[in-house]
Amino acid sequence: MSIQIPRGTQDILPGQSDIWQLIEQKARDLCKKYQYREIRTPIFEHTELFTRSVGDSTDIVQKEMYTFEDRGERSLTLRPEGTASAVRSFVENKMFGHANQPVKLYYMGPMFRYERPQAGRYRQFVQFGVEALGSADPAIDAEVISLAVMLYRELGLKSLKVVINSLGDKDSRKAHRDALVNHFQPRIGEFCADCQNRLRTNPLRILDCKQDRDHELMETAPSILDFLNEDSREYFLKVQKYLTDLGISFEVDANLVRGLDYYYHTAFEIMSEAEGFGAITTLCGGGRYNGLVQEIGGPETPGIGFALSIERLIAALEAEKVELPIAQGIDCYLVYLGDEAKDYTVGLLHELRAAGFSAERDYLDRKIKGQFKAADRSHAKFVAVLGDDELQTNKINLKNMETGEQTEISLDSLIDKLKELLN
RNA sequence: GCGAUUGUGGCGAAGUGGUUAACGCAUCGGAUUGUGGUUCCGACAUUCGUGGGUUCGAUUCCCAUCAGUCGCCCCA
Repeated sequence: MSIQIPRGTQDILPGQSDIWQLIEQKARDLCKKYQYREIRTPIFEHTELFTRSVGDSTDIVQKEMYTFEDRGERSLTLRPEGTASAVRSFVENKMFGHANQPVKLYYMGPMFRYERPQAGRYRQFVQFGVEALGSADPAIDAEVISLAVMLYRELGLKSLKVVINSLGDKDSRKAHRDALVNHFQPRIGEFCADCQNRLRTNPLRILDCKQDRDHELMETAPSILDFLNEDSREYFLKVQKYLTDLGISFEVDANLVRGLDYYYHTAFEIMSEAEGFGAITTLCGGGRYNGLVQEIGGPETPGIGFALSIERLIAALEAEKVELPIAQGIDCYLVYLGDEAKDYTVGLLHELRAAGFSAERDYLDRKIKGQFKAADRSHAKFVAVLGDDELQTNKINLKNMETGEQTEISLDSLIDKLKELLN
């Protein structure tokens, strides 16, 4: 058996990569408009960065990290998400002191999580994410959400659902947490093993449990929204107002809990509601993480961001059968006949390319018929036929592959003629 | 980590315990020697994921293993 690709990874082949490039370009263009600038951080970091920021109790840290030791016995981890690295770099490079505040960053690249692959889940996947650091204005929460929504919309997705929630500030969260513990503690034995653990580690997550979702205590569980203090409540209402102003419809889901420990205030998800999308519908997740910068060793700095997976975005595009504007086809295919013409093709092909055309020729010694078939397959707009005969007389035959009409022109005028015809 | 399901040529896909493993697509060649997308003809798997077992004999039966797909947990 030959060597196979590692589990949960994928090759993006020509054809498919066109779609990726289109999406990546769209994301970059959008970031330019919104004034987020790219940051590129390493693919691996010290393990401690993730255990500290993502949180010890999370699934990511407990069972999904690709952790290894290097030759210097340092514990390193392939990044499972992008925020930690961005914040680390923000602190390390003292971006909190930069003139332009807030600092608005975006990143795009592979992330790694050790999981069983299934629809919409890979061990290596690509995330596009943004982070806005240094502002606690709810308007920037709305901006961040709007950026993600715009990317989906501009690419042609229609069946989207935006869900938001507020996890409150530290005080609100603490009060809610205590209320949750009091609520579930007496009857925690009736819940699944996971939830019994969650009571200690992160009681908020009990609300998110699918096994126990029908338990009567779920209905009556204290909602975070009832524990928001004045500031938190106002903040959340502002975010909602701004989203409405931006024409983004959303649902408030008090049970929306993000999987990472560092979120405060705004948490949101964008989901696909397309038919036949599979079990995993989350396209994008994000939220506010006031406190994270400090945790990583920087000054107290508010931040908000999101991450979305390109793989899932593509899956959503496929589910909605969105036609992407991917240009295919080359300008000119050069057909040769005879040895002299074949040799001449080398230089002529280069001239065409240097003049800005996409051009191709045969390299497999195909007969003229085969060359035409190849030209057809590559969706050539024009075929230039050069035989030894033409070469003698300094002519070349130019055929329009759509109309089938063919004219003989002088060899020297080929480039000008193509320029004229292709405009 | 758990569960279900699948694994035959470049792709899709039939098939049987026993001489030459259908078919479709793609590819290549040909149908008066320089012209495509249509049609016709021809070529194209010492081999049925891998390893082992049962058997006179296995692609077909059994076991293991690897991989894909889907689901659970959780997430992007």
